[in-house]
Amino acid sequence: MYKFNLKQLNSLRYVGIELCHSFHSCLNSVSNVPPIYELNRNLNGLWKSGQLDEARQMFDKMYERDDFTWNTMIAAYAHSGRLDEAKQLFDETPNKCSITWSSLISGYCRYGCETEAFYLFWQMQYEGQKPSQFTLGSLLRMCSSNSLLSRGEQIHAHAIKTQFNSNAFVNTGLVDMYAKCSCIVEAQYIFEATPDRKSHVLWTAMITGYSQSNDGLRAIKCFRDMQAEGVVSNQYTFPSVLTACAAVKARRFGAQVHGHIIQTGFEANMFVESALVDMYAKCGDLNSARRALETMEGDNVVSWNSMVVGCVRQGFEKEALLLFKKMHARDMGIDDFTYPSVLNSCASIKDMKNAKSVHCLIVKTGFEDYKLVSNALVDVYAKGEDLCSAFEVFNHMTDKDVISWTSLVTGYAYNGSHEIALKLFCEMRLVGVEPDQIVIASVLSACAELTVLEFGQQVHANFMKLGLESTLSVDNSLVAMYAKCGCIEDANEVFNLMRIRDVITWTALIVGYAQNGKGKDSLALYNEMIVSGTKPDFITFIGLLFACSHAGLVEQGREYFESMDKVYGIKPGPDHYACIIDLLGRSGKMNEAKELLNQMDVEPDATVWKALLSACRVHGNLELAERAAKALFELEPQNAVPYVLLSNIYSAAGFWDDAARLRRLMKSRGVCKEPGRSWIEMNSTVHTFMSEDRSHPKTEQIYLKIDEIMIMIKEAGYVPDMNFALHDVDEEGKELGLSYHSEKLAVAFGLLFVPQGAPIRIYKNLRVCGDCHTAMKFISRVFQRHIILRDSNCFHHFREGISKTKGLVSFKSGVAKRMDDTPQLQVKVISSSSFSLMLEENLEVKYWIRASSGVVAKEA
DNA sequence: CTAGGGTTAG
Repeated sequence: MYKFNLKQLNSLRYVGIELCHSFHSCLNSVSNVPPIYELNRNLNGLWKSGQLDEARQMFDKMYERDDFTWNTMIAAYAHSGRLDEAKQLFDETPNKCSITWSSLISGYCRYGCETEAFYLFWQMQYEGQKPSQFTLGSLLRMCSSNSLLSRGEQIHAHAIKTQFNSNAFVNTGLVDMYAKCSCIVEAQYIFEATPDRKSHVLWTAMITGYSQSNDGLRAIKCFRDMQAEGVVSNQYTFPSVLTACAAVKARRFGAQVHGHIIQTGFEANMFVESALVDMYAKCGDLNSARRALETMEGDNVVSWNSMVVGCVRQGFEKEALLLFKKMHARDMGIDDFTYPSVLNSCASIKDMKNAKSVHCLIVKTGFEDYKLVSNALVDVYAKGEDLCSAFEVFNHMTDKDVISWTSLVTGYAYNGSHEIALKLFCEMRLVGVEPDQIVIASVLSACAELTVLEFGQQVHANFMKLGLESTLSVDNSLVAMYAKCGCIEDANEVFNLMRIRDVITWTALIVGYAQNGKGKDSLALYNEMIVSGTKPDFITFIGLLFACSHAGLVEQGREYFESMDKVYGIKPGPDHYACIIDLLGRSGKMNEAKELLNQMDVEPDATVWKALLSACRVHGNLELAERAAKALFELEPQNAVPYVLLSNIYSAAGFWDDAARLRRLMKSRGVCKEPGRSWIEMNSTVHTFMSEDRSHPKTEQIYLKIDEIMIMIKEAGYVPDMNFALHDVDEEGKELGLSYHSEKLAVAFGLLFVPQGAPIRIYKNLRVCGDCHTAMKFISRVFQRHIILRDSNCFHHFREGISKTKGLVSFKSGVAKRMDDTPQLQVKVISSSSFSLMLEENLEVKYWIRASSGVVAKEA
């Protein structure tokens, strides 16, 4: 009698041919025992419904086993992660076919056992079995999820050799592997080289690849090509393309996709639902997001998480908290994504009370060791100015990643501890954590704030070496850093290379030009910005008005000031008033300045009064000067400047008694003038000088150089201005005292030790003295040097005997913060101390110096 | 009996 083999039997079943009873009896010697294919099916059903051990019992009881039986049992163990048992069974298998090998290999791949999987892959071929598309697919999946690029390339090579390289299934694996290993170009190449592109899985892998490599537009385009080629989407495709829509804020296209989802009936899928909520939320359409959330059947944590994030991003922190409370009440399995989002909303409104409650809940539910959660805790404590708690959470983390460090670094920077932020960055590098764009942007902002050019340059170099693609935030921070460090050309270069610019980019450079004495360039850039379609903001106008006041452009300044509210709806703040009052004061329009002061609809702050007082010094308006000084005595009781200025105004007007009275008042109130200090950074060491300072190891050489300088610049026409000398010494003493001002000692040091051709960069904690300013002009000409002097107000560039900067008003020495998450462009000009970190080429801290004291404080 | 693609984060 004819006997069917198993394969034939199965194909008969699959084409629907019912086997008659007589066939059964021929196939099985005992007539009431079910045929083996049925037993195999039962075996398969058992483990797939989770009854693995029952499956094994059945396997053991079977008196007859065929290849199917063995393979099914191996696959069952392999799939469930019981790899040892799978291997044991595999070894016992009498007849190993390709499927036997693939089943075991797929198990090792699924659980990331790279060595075992690849060993079996090799052994299989050694024993004469050819890997199939299944084998290659499994291996590629492992390479993809574990980012094993070179292993993946090996498989790719194997696929080419064995002519699998136009196999749609293998190519899907390759596209996914290359995409996940961030080789999007290779992924695209494989995709395009695939002849048969009817598989929706292949398309989905490509769309996801684009979407996850931050190329939302390409992902969307790919999705459209897929539609055009008539390939239908499914529950895997939609989330992917929706993520891309969210990333590029393509709400309209996203809504069209939504329509398509409803048409094809995939809206009930959890992943699709979540992606929809997320897409609407990220596009700022919270109403649609809410509607999508409400129409869902059952609770889906991911969708709720997306909704919480959406609310936070749109500035509805309170609603985010309410949503969280609802989630908690509904007991919907709050996870490690929920906590970061809700902590985020606490962070942005500094709601520390709720933050602490959430922290308690985290501890209670055992989520404190989740990295995302701890990172968010560090962030919320740092933003809430509780740096101790931030540091404590950070210290307890076992696995700190770049985000953990970033949270702490930005936290310290946010609270004004820029030096600590930089130090932490160095520590991060020391423990071997690679920076990313976000921490780089943050650190560069801190460099800008401290005007530590060398450090900033090293961070820039470090960033270039990392080979990361730049981002808008990084570029913006670079522009701001170079501009604030007086390297306006470098700032300009970064600016020119940028393909996308926003208001922060333009403003950084506008402010940069203004601070570096290029008022006209500042205004020209502003016009360019308007032409480019970018709207100015609060800070743009500070830069612009600062530029006008420095360039003496009264009319333009007035116009810009007027346009703020009228055209752009930006209400002027104290900083704007300070600039405009300075502008008016400088051109002698004291009455107008006074009028403006009285019209102000915000409370004048110290900056405004300082601008006014400075103007009074030039134009001698006693009444206004007294009013301004009095206000300053209250606002900044420890600041000596208003005392000195007012006293000088009295002297100039001949009111000697009043001048003396003020000096006495200052003394009796214990207000001291901050001593002038100048410093120069050279080879990562800071050389600090006080007036008539003799503590520097090279003192003798420096003083000899000063004598030489004085002789040479006097020959060139320099006349010492005794008004800037001390009063109680004779003429000769006065002149000598002038010669030994801290900035002159610094410039002498610079002339001696800074190589010819390199600019001499001097920093001063106070405003540069008038006589030194004149002397610098002569020195730059006589010694053919470019001197850049940064004082408490701005940068002075001396070249060929000309100073490019004349400044009177200082930016408010507070910090202007933007309300969004971009790096802050801060208008604070200086801190009175500077410092330097000694770095090796690979950015390791060697030692840490505080310039203000000149002491090496820490060795690492 | 073996295989591939998806959502939420600083």
